[in-house]
Amino acid sequence: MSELHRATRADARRNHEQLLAAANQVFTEHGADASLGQIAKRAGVGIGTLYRHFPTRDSLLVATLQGSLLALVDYARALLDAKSPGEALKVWLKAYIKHATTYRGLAVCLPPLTNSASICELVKNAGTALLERAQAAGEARADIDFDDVAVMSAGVAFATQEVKEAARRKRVLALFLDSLDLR
Amino acid sequence: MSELHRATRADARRNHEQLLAAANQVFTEHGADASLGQIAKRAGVGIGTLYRHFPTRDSLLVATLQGSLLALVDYARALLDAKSPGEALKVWLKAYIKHATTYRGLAVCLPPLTNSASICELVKNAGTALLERAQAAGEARADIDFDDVAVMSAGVAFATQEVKEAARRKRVLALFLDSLDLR
DNA sequence: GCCAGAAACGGAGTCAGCCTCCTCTTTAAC
DNA sequence: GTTAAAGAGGAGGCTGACTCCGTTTCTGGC
Repeated sequence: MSELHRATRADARRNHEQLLAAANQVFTEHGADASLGQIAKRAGVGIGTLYRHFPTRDSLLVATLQGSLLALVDYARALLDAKSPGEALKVWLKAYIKHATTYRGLAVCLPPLTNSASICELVKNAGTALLERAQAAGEARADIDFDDVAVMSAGVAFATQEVKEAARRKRVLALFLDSLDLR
Repeated sequence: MSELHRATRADARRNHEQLLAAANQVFTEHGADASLGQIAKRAGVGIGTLYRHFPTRDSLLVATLQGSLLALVDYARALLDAKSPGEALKVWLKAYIKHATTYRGLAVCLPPLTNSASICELVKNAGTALLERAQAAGEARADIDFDDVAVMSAGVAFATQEVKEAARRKRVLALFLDSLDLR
């Protein structure tokens, strides 16, 4: 009597891939609130199949972002060796905020998602390490934790996304970074 | 031949009032994305009537917020006489951000609305006056304009609204205010 | 190779909300 | 009282979320 589960079926794996690819395309074209039916269609799959693989929109979103989130974690690890801890944090936060605008409207979905997806825990840990290193070096404001920074970053990503003028976006971002007393 | 338009009908005025009252209730209970059908029902009015009075959700939102927005403008005018321009700006911005959380989810709707509603022009002018006064007194960072502040405020309002811990909300708000170099 | 049944598929169906359109009713003006 | 303009209202069309279940497709065991 085998307690082992069967291996995942080949068609299931294929559909999973196709759904991810289609979701990435459609989210990119139409934003994070794109129609799930359209994603299923693009993947050449029934809507029921989409829901079996990804029970919620958020789970599909997280799955499509998985790769870039891991890249963000790696980036943070690499930056732990940078000369200036303050500068390292600054650079990474810019990437972090940019990531939150991968799809139009993504920033609005992220906050709830941050608490549920386990991958986000990794990102949080990575960011915390960078922040604490900067704080230890006296290159970042000491009276805040990474959750504070994450909340503000979400706000900046959200507020910034609709702003047309690049100069203003830059200034607002700078405003935020300055508030951390970096360097 | 009268070029004059007829006076607004009494039933129309009544329905307008009832819609505003109902909208305020329902938005308060269910957030800024509440069902418009429910608002019409609460007002004892057909859905078509709601749409004649308020062609878009945003127009209804602005209408329900009209009073508090005007109050915000008055508050700013009053604060122009305060001793400390920096402190005045700070106090007003807190009220401004708080206003953006009048209904759950309001912060998400506000940015597009800010550019279309004429009442928001008044608020912007009021805020600009406070900011420039603080800048002239050397009590606020000089390299930004009110739009920058407004964008950041929208971000703070958005990011802050889902945060449970009051202490963190307070810290994030302080982070933002500090970035303006007030006082 | 073939077969049994587990796993997965798919889309019809249900529901909710948005918004429009058109007929019927109410009202102000005379 | 009459009239015509203004307004009311809800049926209906549309889109998208999500479920449910009959049908199809794999795969491991033989």
